[in-house]
Order: sequence, then structure tokens, then C-alpha cells
Amino acid sequence: MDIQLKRGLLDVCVLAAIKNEDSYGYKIIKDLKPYIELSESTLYTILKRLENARMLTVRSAEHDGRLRKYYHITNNGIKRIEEFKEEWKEVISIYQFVIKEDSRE
Amino acid sequence: MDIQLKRGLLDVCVLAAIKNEDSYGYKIIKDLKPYIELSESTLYTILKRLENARMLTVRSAEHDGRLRKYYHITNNGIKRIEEFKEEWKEVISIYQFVIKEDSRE
DNA sequence: GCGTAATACATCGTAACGCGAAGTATATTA
DNA sequence: TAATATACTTCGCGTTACGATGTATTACGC
Repeated sequence: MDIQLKRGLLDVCVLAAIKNEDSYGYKIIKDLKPYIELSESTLYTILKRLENARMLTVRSAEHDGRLRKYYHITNNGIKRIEEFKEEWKEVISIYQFVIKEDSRE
Repeated sequence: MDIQLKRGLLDVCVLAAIKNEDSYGYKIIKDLKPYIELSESTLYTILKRLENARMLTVRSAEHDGRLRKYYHITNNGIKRIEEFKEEWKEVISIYQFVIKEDSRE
């Protein structure tokens, strides 16, 4: 999938992936895999960004001797998803413009 | 509208805007305005990029004493729109994932 | 028991891209 | 004659996705 197209989707996908249940990096990548692929370096950058934007909080926990950082969505994060849904209306209208122009004979 | 969300759409919008009739910079911006806004610096960058990628060709013409550069879509450009329509299926599936997670109670 | 894969997180440098700012130049209009 | 519209160009900046690389532990196949 085109990188540019992913840019507007990744943040919200990560937020959606932790919305119902706190999760950690490795699991988020696996959960998103059927929908959108992202590398570890990409994800950890995103998580850091979302944390700085106070859209999620972090809590460290040990699991089988390995460190895990669990991410929890905040109200800001939930708001971000809401905004995304609003923006989606614009996206649809843009898509329809493209289709309209494309299918004109 | 979120910049990141625009990134995957702008190229294709510009191609769609010239697909049925050759057009020029200033007009493209106006035609796209109801759907997506972009600055001149953004558009001319995109046009140069699409030209380098052989998705369009350019022809200069004088109009009322002012220079106009008319852009014409190529087969590569048309292919790009087709690819976009294919990728859109993935985008929809991603969107549905977000909605599904968001609406789970 | 030993190599490989899986789990888990972190950092660095790079390239692509949108955009504001600033510039050049002509035509129209108030 | 000043302001606005038309029309294209270039520069630098900030944001972002990603490959490469690194660290460290656990699980599994042979």
C-alpha cells in the first residue's frame, strides 16, 4: 500500500487498536497486520508521538521476564478518533470527485 | 483537513482534475477547491513530480499576454488512477476496522 | 545443548512531502 | 493609481514512515 495513503490512517489505527483493551507494541503490530502493515520503528515512533500528544498513557509491566509497555487511550485519543470520523466525510467526497472525473466519457 | 490524510489523495486529485480536459495550475486549484484545498507551492511541486514520473506532459501557451502551462494526462497517469481505485479497497477495510473498534461497547 | 525464531523495545539517518513565505510579472478593476 | 486577480517559481522547514541496527530474553526444533 502506498506510503502516502497510510500516513493519514496509521495514528488512528493504533488508537483504535488500544481503544477497547490496553495493548503493547508487539501485539498492536500483529493485530493490525490483516488491515495495515507497519514496521516496529514506525510503530514506536507513533506511540511516542501519541504519548507526547497526550492521546495515550504508558504503563510498564514485566511479563515472563520481558518488559512490556502497555498503552492506554485517553480522552484526547478518543477525541482524535471522533475527529477522524468527521474528516472521513471529506475524504469520501474527494474520492467521489476522483471517480466522477475518471468515469466521464 | 489533516495534512497527513491529504498526502495520499493530492496526486490523484490533480490527475483526475486534468483527465478529461487539459488544464493549468491556477485553474486546477480552483476546480479542486470545493473538494480539497492546496496552495500554489504544493500544486506546482506536485505537477513537477507527476511530470518527472511521466504521468503528465506539459505544453506552454500564451493567453492574454500571460504564460499558461497546460498539463495533459498520459497513460501512466491513467494507470495511477486505476491503482488508486484498487488501493481504495484496502483503505475502506482499514476504515471499517477503526469504526468496528470504536463502536464496541 | 545449540542454533534459530519469536518476543519486545529503542535509536539513527534518510527521503518524501505539504506548505508558508517571498518573488516575478501581467491584467483587471475600483 | 492602488488593489486585486491571474499565473508560475523557488527556498527552507517541520512532519513522518521506514530500513538498518542494536539490546535482551524466551521458546522451539533438531
